[in-house]
Amino acid sequence: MRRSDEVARMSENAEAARERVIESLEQSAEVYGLSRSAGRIYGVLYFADAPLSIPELVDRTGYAKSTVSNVTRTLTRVGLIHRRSSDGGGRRVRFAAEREIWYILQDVFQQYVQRELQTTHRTIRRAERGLDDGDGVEAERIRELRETYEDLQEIVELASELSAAELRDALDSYEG
Amino acid sequence: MRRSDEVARMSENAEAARERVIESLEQSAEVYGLSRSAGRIYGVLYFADAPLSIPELVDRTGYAKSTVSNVTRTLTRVGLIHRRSSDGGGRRVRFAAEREIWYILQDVFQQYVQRELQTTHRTIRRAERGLDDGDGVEAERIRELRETYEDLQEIVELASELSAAELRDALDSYEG
DNA sequence: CTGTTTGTTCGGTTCGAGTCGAACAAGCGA
DNA sequence: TCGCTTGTTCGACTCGAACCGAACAAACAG
Repeated sequence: MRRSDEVARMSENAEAARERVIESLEQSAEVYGLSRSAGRIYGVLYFADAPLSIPELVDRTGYAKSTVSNVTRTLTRVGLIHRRSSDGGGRRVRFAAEREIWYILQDVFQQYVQRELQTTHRTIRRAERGLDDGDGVEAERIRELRETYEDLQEIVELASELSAAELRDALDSYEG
Repeated sequence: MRRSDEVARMSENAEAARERVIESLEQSAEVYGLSRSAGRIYGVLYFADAPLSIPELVDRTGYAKSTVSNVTRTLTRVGLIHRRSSDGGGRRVRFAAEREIWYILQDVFQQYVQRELQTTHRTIRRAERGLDDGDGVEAERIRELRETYEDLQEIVELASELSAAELRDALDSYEG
């Protein structure tokens, strides 16, 4: 029994639709390097009418309190949810989902892909500098690889500065 | 002892550079959802002067024969390496690395991200159709999500038709 | 036909991520 | 002050992916 009785007011259809979408989000989460629990928790927050506390998330997801605590931390770090430092001032924390997914996906990209591209590029350059003149074949191979990574890096960098609409526009209007 | 004596002719610098780059590829592989062994095997093939057979890969990577067999299969399926069906006609198979990484990354994108986007989009649309008129809040949330996914899908679709240079160009020339 | 080499498949092991429950810390209200 | 609730941290467990070795299949050489 995953959902709490608080949300039982909604229609059967809405309930089913919501559950299906949340299951999709669970699966999407895995693609972006997050856990399934992260997908579900984000999904529950995405549909919630108001920010939710950890006990409420425990109630609505069925996960253990510790799991919810850890997952909300990583989701907050990534920026997919926000801590609404509770108005009452008390210890109770509430979380709300970020709905502008595009900017978050950009951030995830920055943190995962771009960071990876950067470190790889650095490593390749260092390796390249350590070569002698006689190392013809290796030098050529490594140079090719470096240039590819420089292209990739520039593409990601440029793309991360645009909104989804702008990016779509840029691609759409290119050469036609 | 990872490298075979066959390649001992190269200089210490080239050897070290090569090893560092291959380690980078190992790490990159994880980002793209592949195993570390896949990264190393691709790296060895990337630097190889000629296509290599499975025993040769076993020799140069230190992995078990079965591991090399499985990894080469998935790398072939993804398109990162090619089977050079041996000229001798015999059973011996040789593998060569695809060096145009860009097109392969596009394919990986197609297979991982775009496929995921498609199924999620389908699920969301199905959920949306199952809603009644009274399901106001859910309908709105799901609509937003669907539109975001449609944007993402179109972006990926457009980007997958361009080469790295074209993509870089398109982004670079947009609005300035 | 027999032995050898190459490649695949299968069962088992290892290792790390995800999850849980319990213990602990920190605040609030009686 | 003493409970009660909330949130975090820790050790243990589970499960799946990666990897290995052995057994098997297939092809060629002699």
